[in-house]
Amino acid sequence: MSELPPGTGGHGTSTQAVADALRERILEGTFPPGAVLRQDALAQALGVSRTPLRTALAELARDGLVTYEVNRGYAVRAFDLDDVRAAFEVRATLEALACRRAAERGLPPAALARLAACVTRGEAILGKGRLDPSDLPDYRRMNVEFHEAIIAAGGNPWVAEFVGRTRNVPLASDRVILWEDHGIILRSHDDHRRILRALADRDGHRAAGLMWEHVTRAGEILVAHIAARGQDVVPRRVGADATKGDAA
Amino acid sequence: MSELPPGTGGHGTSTQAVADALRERILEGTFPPGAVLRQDALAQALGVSRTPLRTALAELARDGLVTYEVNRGYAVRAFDLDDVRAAFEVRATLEALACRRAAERGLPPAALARLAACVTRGEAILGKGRLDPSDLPDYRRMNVEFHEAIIAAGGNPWVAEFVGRTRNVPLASDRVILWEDHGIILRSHDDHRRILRALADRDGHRAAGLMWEHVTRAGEILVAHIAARGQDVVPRRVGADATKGDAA
DNA sequence: ACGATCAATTTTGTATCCAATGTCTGGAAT
DNA sequence: ATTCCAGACATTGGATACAAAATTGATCGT
Repeated sequence: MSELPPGTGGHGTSTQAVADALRERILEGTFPPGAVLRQDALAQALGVSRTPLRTALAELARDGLVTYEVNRGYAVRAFDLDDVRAAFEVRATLEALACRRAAERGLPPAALARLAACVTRGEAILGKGRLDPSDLPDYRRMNVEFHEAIIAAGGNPWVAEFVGRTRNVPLASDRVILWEDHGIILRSHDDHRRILRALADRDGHRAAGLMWEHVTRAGEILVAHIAARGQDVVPRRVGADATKGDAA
Repeated sequence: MSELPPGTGGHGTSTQAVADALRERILEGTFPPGAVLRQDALAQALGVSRTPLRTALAELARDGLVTYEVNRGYAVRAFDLDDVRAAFEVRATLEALACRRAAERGLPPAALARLAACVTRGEAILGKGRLDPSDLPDYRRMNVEFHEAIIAAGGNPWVAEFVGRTRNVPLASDRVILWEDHGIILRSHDDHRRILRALADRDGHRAAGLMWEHVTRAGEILVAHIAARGQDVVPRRVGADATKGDAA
């Protein structure tokens, strides 16, 4: 079916393009959980040979998006609500850690300015009193940037990598809309504001606590949302923006 | 140079065997940090084709043990002391989390018995008043089992995986000997004893605190050890046991 | 009729081969 | 003498072809 877009990824190597395309499709839900990935068929569908496909599959297997059994091939991994809960637990813990460390070392002015800009951007979007659907991609970008900037400021590369991995869980992906209730999103944005202040004050304890609560609550809401819709619901894709792959 | 042992890995597929062999050699220090890994030469040395080697290299790259640049190949990643410090920081945080959760849910009797057995084994080894070098592999196995059992009891698969990853950092690997001072090891074992008690008492706060301190201190000692010997020191390999790969 | 065994087909894993890209060396021009 | 460019070499990335393993189906036996 769907061919591989011509200049996909732009990473130069087609292995990366294939990996990105597959990641996309899995996160998007095109490949349902448990689906076996036939190498020959997939390679033909993507317009490449089996060699890069195989490498890409190995990469996704390491990412935990697909499972692998020798001589039995690859299959899309199925995630359940417990996996999502666990992912958010780890994420809350690690982001809180990053927050604490960032606050303790003190953020460079440039980083503070970046965070402040994020908050301002969010204010502009939310100021309308309602979150316009067309603003949603922008808001999500801002949100991701805010979190990534803090993680980067935390200075622990492992945190960045592991948090990035938890974002690759299909159901827990950032691309899921859960911001329908304006009250929730307002509170979330207020969290950002307070986190920024705690960081500026170099109050590690407070910053960590706020971030932990912030992420934990987001997870709770997401889990409730998924549970309400039924287990087999697949997240809808929203924007056309690609995830930034490796967190800086 | 060194051929691939005949039935290596036993995983059936030679890709896994190659991956394990390379991982081993990198952690062992045979391939110094920064060394470029020529595919053709390596494949010939290991007695396999370039195809499985490339797959294995891709896997190691996702593991973070080697770096990769398109059209420029793979190279052994260089870790510095900051990486080790960061790894232990994450590990302490995550293992503390696992400890808290394990204590809160309450461990099944079987798990408690396993942990108690570990403590008893340690007592037997340490009872001699000195750590016999011949007992060291046993002690290390016990230590690994103790930590892994708790992580498993924590019930968060992500924690298990991420902690396992931090163990793949060459300098921070478990295989490094740092238990030369008997006082240190005695204290470490006492930590185990107290952690077990806190778990049995379902005191999550205490268990987490103990574990955090336990791991953090181990990291400090290791870092000091490495720093004292100079940056370019490569960890010596100790036993002949393979790391258990994926943590349960 | 049900089960087991065997064979054929499908699918994965590996090796070899070709193309594309990066690097290095040598020379020429400034 | 130094720097820049060009061509050859080496190394990586991808594709095709081949072998081994597994799953499926059918057939034979009980």
